Amino acid sequence: MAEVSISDAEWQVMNVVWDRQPLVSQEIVAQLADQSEWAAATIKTMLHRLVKKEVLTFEKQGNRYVYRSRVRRGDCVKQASRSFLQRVFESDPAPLLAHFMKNTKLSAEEIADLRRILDKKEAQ
Amino acid sequence: MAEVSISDAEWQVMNVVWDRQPLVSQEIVAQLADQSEWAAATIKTMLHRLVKKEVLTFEKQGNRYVYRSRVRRGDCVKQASRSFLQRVFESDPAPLLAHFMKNTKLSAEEIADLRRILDKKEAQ
DNA sequence: TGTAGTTAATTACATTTGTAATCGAAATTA
DNA sequence: TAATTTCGATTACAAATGTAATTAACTACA
Repeated sequence: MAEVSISDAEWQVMNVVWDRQPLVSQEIVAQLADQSEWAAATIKTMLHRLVKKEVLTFEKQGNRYVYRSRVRRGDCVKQASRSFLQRVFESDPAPLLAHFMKNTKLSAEEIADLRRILDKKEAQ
Repeated sequence: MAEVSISDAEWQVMNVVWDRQPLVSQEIVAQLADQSEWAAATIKTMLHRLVKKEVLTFEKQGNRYVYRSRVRRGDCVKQASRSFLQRVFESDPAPLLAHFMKNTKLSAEEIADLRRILDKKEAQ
């Protein structure tokens, strides 16, 4: 839980890792190929930095590394969300929620789910 | 609308400006005094950079500057929100909404308002 | 076993960011 | 008018970030 700071570009890498870990770097590179224009070397650098930051670990498997996250996605999401709420919405969650409700597409089921969350929330 | 990039620290300054502009730098410094430990010089630097980025303008008033934003808060909020949604929630808004609903405090009225927004959204 | 390819490690380098200190000009005060 | 205070402008500087290239080590094929 030590305050990790994951940069913008690093988030893209981490999302791939969290989605399908464990992964070797070529797989990570492959996954990112369509989302970005990064050279493989660039992605390697980020993997390195993420290891240094103790966000990732690796195991050697022959001459290649198999990467795994050391921090839970949920924890990082929570931290980034708190910081975003503070920065952009001055810690006031209701306008944030209103903003995203108004400015994004939601399916009928998603809306229903969200309503249920609100119900539950209110019940307390 | 030229893609502005406002850093973390700069957002704190901009929030003060948006909340009460026009303001002279001492007022901005004063407002930030309780929220931060920044030296006045630090805040001046940020004002400078924000002017350079064309996020702020100023008018001379004697030997002091009166600052005003050149970009709408709403536009910046929208941009930052989109980028946050992409980065942390991989562009999937429903989990973002669920996350903030579950992890923040909301008053009964706020919950009611949000429900109304959902109703309206569904109606379309 | 020498050589080519692949992988990770190291080095590079400009830009942005956080965080000021200092300098010079203007204004205020003594 | 001289000294002091107050502003903004300029300069500083390390760390983080984006974006690689280069090198060294290892592996696999010839």
